[in-house]
Amino acid sequence: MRTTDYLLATQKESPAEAEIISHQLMIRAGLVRKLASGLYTWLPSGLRVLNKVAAIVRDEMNKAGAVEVSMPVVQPADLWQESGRWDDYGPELLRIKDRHERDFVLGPTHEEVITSLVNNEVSSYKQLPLNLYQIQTKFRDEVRPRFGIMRSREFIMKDAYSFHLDTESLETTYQRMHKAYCNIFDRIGLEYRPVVADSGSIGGAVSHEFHVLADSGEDDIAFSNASDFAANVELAEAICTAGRPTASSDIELIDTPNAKTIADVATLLNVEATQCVKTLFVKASEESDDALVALVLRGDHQLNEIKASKIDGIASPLEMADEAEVKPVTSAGFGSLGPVNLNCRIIVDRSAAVVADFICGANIDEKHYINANWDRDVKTYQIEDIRDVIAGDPSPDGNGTIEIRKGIEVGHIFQLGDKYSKAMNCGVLTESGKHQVLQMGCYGIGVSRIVAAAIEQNHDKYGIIWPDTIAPFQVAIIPMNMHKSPRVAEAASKIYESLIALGVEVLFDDRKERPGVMFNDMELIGVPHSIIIGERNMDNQVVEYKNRQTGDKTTVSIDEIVAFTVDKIGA
RNA sequence: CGGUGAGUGGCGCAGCUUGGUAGCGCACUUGGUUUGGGUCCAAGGGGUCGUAGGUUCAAAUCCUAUCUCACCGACCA
Repeated sequence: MRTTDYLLATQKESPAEAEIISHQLMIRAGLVRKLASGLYTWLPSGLRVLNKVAAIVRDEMNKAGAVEVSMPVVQPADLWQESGRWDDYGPELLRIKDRHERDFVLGPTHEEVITSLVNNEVSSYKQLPLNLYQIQTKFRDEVRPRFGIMRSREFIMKDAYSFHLDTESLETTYQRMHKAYCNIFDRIGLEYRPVVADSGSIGGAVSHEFHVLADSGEDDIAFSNASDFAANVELAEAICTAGRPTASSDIELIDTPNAKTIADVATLLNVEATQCVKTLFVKASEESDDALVALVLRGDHQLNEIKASKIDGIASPLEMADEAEVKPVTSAGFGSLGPVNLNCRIIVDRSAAVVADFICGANIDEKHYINANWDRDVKTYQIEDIRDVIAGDPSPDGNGTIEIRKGIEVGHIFQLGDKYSKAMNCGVLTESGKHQVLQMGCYGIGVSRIVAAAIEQNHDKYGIIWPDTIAPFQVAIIPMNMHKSPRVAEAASKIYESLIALGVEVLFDDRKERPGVMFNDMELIGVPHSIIIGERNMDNQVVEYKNRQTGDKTTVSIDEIVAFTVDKIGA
């Protein structure tokens, strides 16, 4: 491709709204343009990358025994009513009407369509297991699209759905897909982790997320420094191996004027936050006799809302009580609450339960207790795991300690079980002639999100550094002042034609631009290999090869540069 | 949906307080200059100042309504 025939669309400046580096670089490098909130046009370079990612995904899916189909973006509402998600999915599901006033949705996912399809096409156990996938546009009407292509409303997703007679077969395919996902991210060259995950609203028992590690990620991933344990912080178990020391002092009521937060109290009393406990009040579930439940955590720990909401008697999703609701129970306001003399159900985090002689609110405004102790000063309480794990915690698998890193979720696989097949009565006849509801698995990859995630992980101050496998072009030819030097023009054209003939993807910068402009553009776009051709090297019949990733430069003779470059691409 | 902020040429912004008929940088066009890391000079094209209404002799500027967008939060693959 010659740049004069191409739409390079590079920019010096990025829009003010682009907050994260991948978004800025995708605009500046001419990969995408925003049309409206959460809606993006893919420019030629961006589309090339997107297609390469899709091709790798497709190849690995095929190798893993999945079969490609393509389902409509627009889906009839009755399918969604049948599965129950017409009511459950909420405003993220974009609903539209056709000219006959019939309801449709823009598909955010395709469980309903695929289940309907399989129900119609598969009627015997002999046809199972079956794994169908597609790579296609999804639409989710996100409350707040952000980070460019990372969380957009319209995006490209690979979604696969497998169907099985029993859970053993589901497990086998699940493991096969797990491996295929690892192959995909390995091939693309990303640093990633498969992590144990909460299956959330999609349902099912077993679930793994695949995260690309990047500081701009929206999820916290906990993993062991000594084993392959990795889990989303949402559900990573917080282990407490320590025992509780015996109480050493009598409980004492002290004045703590204007000390509202744990940090205030710790500073005032000159102690560590770990010696304090904090008490939060959440609403009890409707069937519970209580109105509120007190949750007690060590001062330096954070409440894990997902863990808390799973405890019997607590409202799910979790609802924090406001000050007006707390006052009648405690007779004190926020900032002075604690478990001592509290007439309310108390749930204590494992780590808070092993603190002795702790500091807590006294349920009297402006006062705290010091040297409070469990059992002695608080008789009735229940111990649960209700906090987020933090760096340094012991790993739940018993090996090593926890580290926390940010991750971008690029894949998620689920063992769905019969949630959809049961709702939509999707089954086959078994060997004995009985109708049996199928087991399902579903497996998603955010194809467009991978493009952004790859940039988050691979860039420098000059621009993008694409892994070879997904770069928009493999090689850039940068001729210096070609329009003034027939020798340079001839050498550049010759090298270009030779590489093209070998099937190499080359971007030949034939613009009448100064060298600096071309260098900067090619580095911004992130082409992995460059060939620099200048008049000063013509007398020796050599050109320069430059590697974007390492920055290494090598002088190579014109006769050998094509073979040299092809070798570099292969390496 | 709550909080905050912003809408002025393709992008980044100034002008608004104190109304007087729109400007700067980048990008674009033309000519020249320069040519191994975003040269420099000159000339030029492009904007009903988000939209609607109001005040006024006069509105980008003041008032009202409305729309859109971004960031934080909530929510959510």
